[in-house]
Amino acid sequence: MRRKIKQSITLKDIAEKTGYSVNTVSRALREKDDIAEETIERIKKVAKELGYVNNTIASSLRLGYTNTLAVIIGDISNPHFAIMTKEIENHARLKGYSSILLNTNEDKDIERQAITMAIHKNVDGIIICPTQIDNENLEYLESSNIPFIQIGRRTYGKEYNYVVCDDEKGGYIATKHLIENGHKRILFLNGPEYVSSAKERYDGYRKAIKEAGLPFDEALVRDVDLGEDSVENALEEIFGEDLQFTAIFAFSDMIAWRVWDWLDKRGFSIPEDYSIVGFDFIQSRMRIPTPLTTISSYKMQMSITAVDCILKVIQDENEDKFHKVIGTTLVQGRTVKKL
Amino acid sequence: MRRKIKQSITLKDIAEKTGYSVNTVSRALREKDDIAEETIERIKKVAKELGYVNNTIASSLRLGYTNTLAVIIGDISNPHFAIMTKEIENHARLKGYSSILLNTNEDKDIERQAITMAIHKNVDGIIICPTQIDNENLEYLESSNIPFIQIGRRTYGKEYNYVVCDDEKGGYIATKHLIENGHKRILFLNGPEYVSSAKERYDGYRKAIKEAGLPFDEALVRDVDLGEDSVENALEEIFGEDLQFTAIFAFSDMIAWRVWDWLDKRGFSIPEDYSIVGFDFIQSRMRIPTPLTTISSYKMQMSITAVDCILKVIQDENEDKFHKVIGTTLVQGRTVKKL
DNA sequence: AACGATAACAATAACGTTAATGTAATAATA
DNA sequence: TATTATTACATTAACGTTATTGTTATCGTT
Repeated sequence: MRRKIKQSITLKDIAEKTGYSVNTVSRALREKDDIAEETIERIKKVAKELGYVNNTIASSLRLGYTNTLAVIIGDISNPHFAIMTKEIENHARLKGYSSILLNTNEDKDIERQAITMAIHKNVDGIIICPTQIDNENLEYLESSNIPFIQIGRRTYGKEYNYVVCDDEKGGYIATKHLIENGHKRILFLNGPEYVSSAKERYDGYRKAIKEAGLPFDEALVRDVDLGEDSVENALEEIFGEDLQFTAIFAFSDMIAWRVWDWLDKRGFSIPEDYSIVGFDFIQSRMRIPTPLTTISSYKMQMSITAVDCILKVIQDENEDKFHKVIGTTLVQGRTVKKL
Repeated sequence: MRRKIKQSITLKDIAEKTGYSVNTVSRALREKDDIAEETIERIKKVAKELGYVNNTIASSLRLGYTNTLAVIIGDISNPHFAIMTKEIENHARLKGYSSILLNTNEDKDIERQAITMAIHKNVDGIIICPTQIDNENLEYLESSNIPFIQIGRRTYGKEYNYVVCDDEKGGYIATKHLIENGHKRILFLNGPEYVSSAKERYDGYRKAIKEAGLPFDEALVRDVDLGEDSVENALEEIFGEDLQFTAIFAFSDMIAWRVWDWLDKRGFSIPEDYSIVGFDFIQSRMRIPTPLTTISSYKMQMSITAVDCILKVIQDENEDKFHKVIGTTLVQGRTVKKL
């Protein structure tokens, strides 16, 4: 037996108690203007006494919207997503929206399920950090006609709405910072190429290398899967190859930490033996000792922008495209050594 | 103008297309048994062709439940909560429930708002880590008749359902570990006393001190607010007092890291100058170098248990009380030095 | 006094679904 | 053959809300 919600107090109850019609009660509680002041007060008083709460399910059915957003991300246990999700939830709540959280584990099928769930739940809008194996899921989402905006990653081809950080610049300044510290051979442990942020950071990396007049060595660029522990495998492989490098630029802080941890376990010191630069600045909310040098994406600004944009699309039937790029900046930690 | 959800395809559309009644379509899609096999297949085929998705809003209104849980926690950007939330969302989704996320920022008023929102949204159940300044909000929640379970913290007095970790044991083994390493004066940076986990860990701390025959010094026990940066203030105060101690036991890893960071900035080394033990094992999902010695609460198990319990209450009208205590264990990092 | 305008409310229908009944045709039973 | 049971549907009502339309009574205007 499934327990039904005990529907506490309805408009009908208030109507019966006050002698007004259900409609009048409804309008009174929402302070519509063809209801007498006196009546409004009387009805509100009774509503309060009875402890009436509006049933948003019924309301949503009638009105056609739910005041709910879905937040579809890779993994909430990754601080990068956690911080953004927090800001999204906070900002959305202040605007009267609640947030349904859906993790994809960076898996395309789970992402599909998540989108389906969001559609089923009739959310008014979706903020999604797509897994981006391809555009199939976003096309499916588009076909549902629910407004959505990408955060942190973007598709090319079809230019769906997005809010991203300036990944290319991030890749560029990270690499440049290492170069300025005398590093000439920089291992780039990048995310998978089909993720836009990985592609863009790669562009930035190459740009900095080229600008400095350094030779570009493709062997120094490696992809690691997100959401798997392929970092360690990649490192095993790399260190088996006797590849020369003095610094490592990692796609994310999560990866950078794993690299650091792995090197640490092999007896290497950071930054004495290798310099490391990460990306995301996930320690912004965690006062971690021995901080990582990293690229900060302004997660709060990205999140707020994403919420504002999606609400604009929802509320204004605004057909504009939102393509926002938020800046990135270098945050110096202690993991880069001057050569 | 607010954009209405474009209600795509309804049962009515399928009914018109197939010539059956809306009810028959509804029953066919749910494979009820007084519908002919043939009819079921025909209707399903058309439903698929038209891209029908069940409108859970209408369904919820009729059925009286929403297949939705609310997760009310302090701060999703704290990895401790993030990990639990992820497991909750994952497990709930597998059981057909989606999760609404609500942060309280450890603030009683925001928590009240969050509860109100959950009630408004007609969630079927609530998993909450209460701020616990007092029981007011939980009493309010109780009055709504929505099933709920506490996670990580618990009230005394009224024994509402809860899933917690064994905080007393955690406090005990943390302290004991330090004592076994030769520490005799251990600063305990605890959470606020009104939080059950803080109280219990304190009990454990005292028990270990007493058992070891060490003198108990109340001056070594300090409270810090959660969600504020009172850690640094507390440290300023403590170090102004010339209090003697060789180790610090922190209420949480987040606090422990801040302590570590603070000490680091003053030129102290860990564990050479001070040993530190934290609580929560938030690095379980993050391969952070120089790991903290900490107490692991089994977050995954707690989360799954919480979901299972709340679903039992929801689905079985089970009137049993759920009072679950999940074990804790020591995780050795590198922040404790043998004296 | 006759008329329209306005104020304040009521009645109705609708959102899309599903449970509870109702019904017609066929099959099974006495 | 008359009666009952069964099959496969259709009809109706309901969940609680809200927009639309209706209905009075009162008021002001000419």
